[in-house]
Amino acid sequence: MRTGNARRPAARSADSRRALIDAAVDVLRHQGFAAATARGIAARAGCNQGLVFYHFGSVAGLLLAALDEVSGQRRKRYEQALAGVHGPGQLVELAAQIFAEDLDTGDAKLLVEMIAGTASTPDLAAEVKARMTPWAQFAQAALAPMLDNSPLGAMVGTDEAAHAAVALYLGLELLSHLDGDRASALALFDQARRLAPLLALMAGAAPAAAADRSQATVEVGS
Amino acid sequence: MRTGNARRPAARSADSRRALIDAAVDVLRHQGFAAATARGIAARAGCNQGLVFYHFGSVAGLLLAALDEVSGQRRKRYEQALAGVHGPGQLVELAAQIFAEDLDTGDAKLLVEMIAGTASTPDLAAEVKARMTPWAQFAQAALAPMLDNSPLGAMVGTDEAAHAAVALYLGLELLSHLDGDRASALALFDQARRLAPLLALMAGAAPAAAADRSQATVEVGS
DNA sequence: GTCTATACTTGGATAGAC
DNA sequence: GTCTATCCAAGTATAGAC
Repeated sequence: MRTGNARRPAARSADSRRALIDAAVDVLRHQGFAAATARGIAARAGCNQGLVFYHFGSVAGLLLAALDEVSGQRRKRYEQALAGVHGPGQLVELAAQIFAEDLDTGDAKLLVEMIAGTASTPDLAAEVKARMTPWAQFAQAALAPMLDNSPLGAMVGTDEAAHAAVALYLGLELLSHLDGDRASALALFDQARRLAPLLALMAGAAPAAAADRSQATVEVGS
Repeated sequence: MRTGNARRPAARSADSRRALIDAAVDVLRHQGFAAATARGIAARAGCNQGLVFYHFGSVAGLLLAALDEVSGQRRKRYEQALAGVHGPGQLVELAAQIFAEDLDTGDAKLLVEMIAGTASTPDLAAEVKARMTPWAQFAQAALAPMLDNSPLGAMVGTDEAAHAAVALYLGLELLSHLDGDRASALALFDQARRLAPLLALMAGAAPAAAADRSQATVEVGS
């Protein structure tokens, strides 16, 4: 019935293109790259399989669109959150929160699956690689204030630290999903919380050192 | 020809079971999990596709056999190498060497692909997970001497440090293959080399501290 | 133990009606 | 823009000859 008009613009699937992207995100998160097929995704989107090729040209095209979708959302949120961070303590806090979120949503897993998938679909490699550089830049932006003009920064380069941070993040995601175990990774962030005051010291009397004092439970003496 | 006998035991393919395992290792390393099919692997092994099911029951069974193959080899070599390690400096040196080797052979990539593949083949999850615990134990054994009875160990737990080490290793592998770039990861190990003397200090006058002195280029003063 | 042959399923991709 | 129908390639798995 509705308006009596036979045409139902956006009746069941408002926008099949969007539905396909959402479904692809879902499948990559929960079934992984190897299960991300045109038929499977279309079925989850509630639309026809041919639309994958109409809208995206290929399955790979759809998968990249799905990656863009979640990467864009995340990066925006991350950068906003980073703006309010001062000092290692708050940075660790932010990292722990973000990691827990990504574990729940599976967004980081999607990225891991896409990276792993490039091995079997070489066309994807360049595209996925290009989509990684913003994350490296984000990690650099997050770590640079802690390292610049500090004795710590004299020992570890920002590039290297950022690269390690991204790698650690992906590796933790990989292990957490395999174990079905958030605890191991979260315990690591707890460790980092306890280390943050020490890092703040090594960062050379950072302005926000006082703010971290509430967590300063480190005893150097043994 | 030969002996005149018509039967040629082990004429072309000495042992097809072995050939299949080797081929599976190869495919996982270079084409990834999604491309690891019975037909593809058998073709590379130079034998028939049906033998996959005869010998291993399923593709997953063959893949696990391949994982066992490389994991067993690696763990043996790692443990031998670890026996000769004293102090953080030598440990970093060993880690760098091992990582470079795994990057060349692709053995760590095989592990990453299998972990990522569990998402699309749930049967694999438990099996792959079981095959990860030896690595966590190895990392613990490697790190424990550096942490026990030291101020450093008072701050970071062995379990957490080992978990982080394994995760970092897998993540670096993931990024290195994506970028086709060994340099970023190797630069990280160079950083670790420069930090090793500092860690040796924090580990509380380790016996091998003197051996690390040749690399002690750290300047704490800025 | 190895091969051929085959049954059956699933996946990528396109053509054409609506 | 969406669907049906279809083609063809590739996948798992099994049966049976040798």
